[in-house]
Amino acid sequence: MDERDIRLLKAISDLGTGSPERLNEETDIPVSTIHYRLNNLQESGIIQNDLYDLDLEEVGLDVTVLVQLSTDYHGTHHDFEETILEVEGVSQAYFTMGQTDFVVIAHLPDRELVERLITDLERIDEVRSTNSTFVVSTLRHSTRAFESYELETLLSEFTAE
Amino acid sequence: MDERDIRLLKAISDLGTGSPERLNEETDIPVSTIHYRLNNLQESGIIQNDLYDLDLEEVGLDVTVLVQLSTDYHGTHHDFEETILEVEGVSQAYFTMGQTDFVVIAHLPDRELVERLITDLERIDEVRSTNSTFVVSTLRHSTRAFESYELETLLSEFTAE
DNA sequence: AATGAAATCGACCAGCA
DNA sequence: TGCTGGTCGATTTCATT
Repeated sequence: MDERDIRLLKAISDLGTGSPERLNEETDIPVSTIHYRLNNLQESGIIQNDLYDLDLEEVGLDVTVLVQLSTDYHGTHHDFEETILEVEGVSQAYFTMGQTDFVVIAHLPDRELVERLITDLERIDEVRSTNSTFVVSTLRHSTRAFESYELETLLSEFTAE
Repeated sequence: MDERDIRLLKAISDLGTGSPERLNEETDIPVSTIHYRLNNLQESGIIQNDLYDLDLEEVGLDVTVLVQLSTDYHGTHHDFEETILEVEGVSQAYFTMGQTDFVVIAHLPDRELVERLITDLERIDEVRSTNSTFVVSTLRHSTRAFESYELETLLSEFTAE
C-alpha cells in the first residue's frame, strides 16, 4: 500500500462511492490505474467485497480501543459532540445512559496514536475522565446490521401481517 | 419498506454486492424492479450512498445497546465465540482486556428484541453475567474507518519516507 | 508496474404495456 | 410493476512505456 492506494481508499470513504470516474475526479489518478489498483487491493484482501469494506487488520488499523468518557456535559453544547467526532480514529461514538456518559470506539494503527487519541479526548473541556479498554481480538466488526439477522426475523419485524 | 425491500437489503448485506444481476439471482426479483426499489430506498434515505450503507434509524434498527459480558471463558472453546455471534442483532463483538471479558454492540428494532438478546446471551453456558447500557443517541456509527482520519495522517502512518 | 485505446458488458433511465 | 431498448459508465484486453 503506497500513497496512491491510501488516496483511493480515503476518497472512497469520503465520497461514499466506488465509481472509477468519480474517484478519478477526486484523485486525478487515471481511470485505468484506478481499476488496476482496486483489483490489487481486492486480491490482497484489503478490500473485502464490492461494497469496499476494509479489512481493518490488513489495512493496518489493528488496534481497537473502547473509551468511556465521564463528562460535565448536559446536552446543551452541540459543539461538544462535534469536538469528539473531530478526534482522529473515532469510528463510533455513543451518548449513553448510566455511569459513563459517552462511549467511543476507535480503530488505530499503533500505540502511539492511542496515546494521541486519549490525549485529544482528555484535552476537551467537558471531559472529566476517561477509561480505556483494549480489544484483544475482534470477533465481528460489521457495519451491515442486517447480516446478523435471519431473514425470517427481519420479515416478521418489519412487515405488517 | 415491504417484504421485497427487506429481501433486497438482506441480500446486499449477505452477498456484499449491490450488483442488480447478482441480487436478481438471489432474490428472483426482476432486475428492473431491483433498480426501482433501490432508487426508492435511496431517495427515502434508508440507503445512504453508493456503498449501500444503511441508515439505522431509517431502517428501524434504532435501539442500540452495549452489553458487557463476564465469562468463564479462557480462550479454549472456539465454539463459544461462535455462539455469541449467532445471537441475532450482534453487530460487533470484542474480546477485551480488563474486568469484563467481552463487549457486544447490538442494533435492534425494539425493546422486545433487546429482551431476547439479553436472554440469548445469558443462556450461554460460559456467560456469568451481563451488564447492558442503552445508547441514548448515536453521534457516529461508521464502518468506514478512514473517514475519521485526515489524509495527511494516513499518508504519514502508512507510507515509508 | 502504469497507462491509454478499443471493445465488450452490465448498469441505468425512459417510455410503454 | 415489469418489460424493452437505448445510452452511458464500468470493466477487460491489449499494446505501449
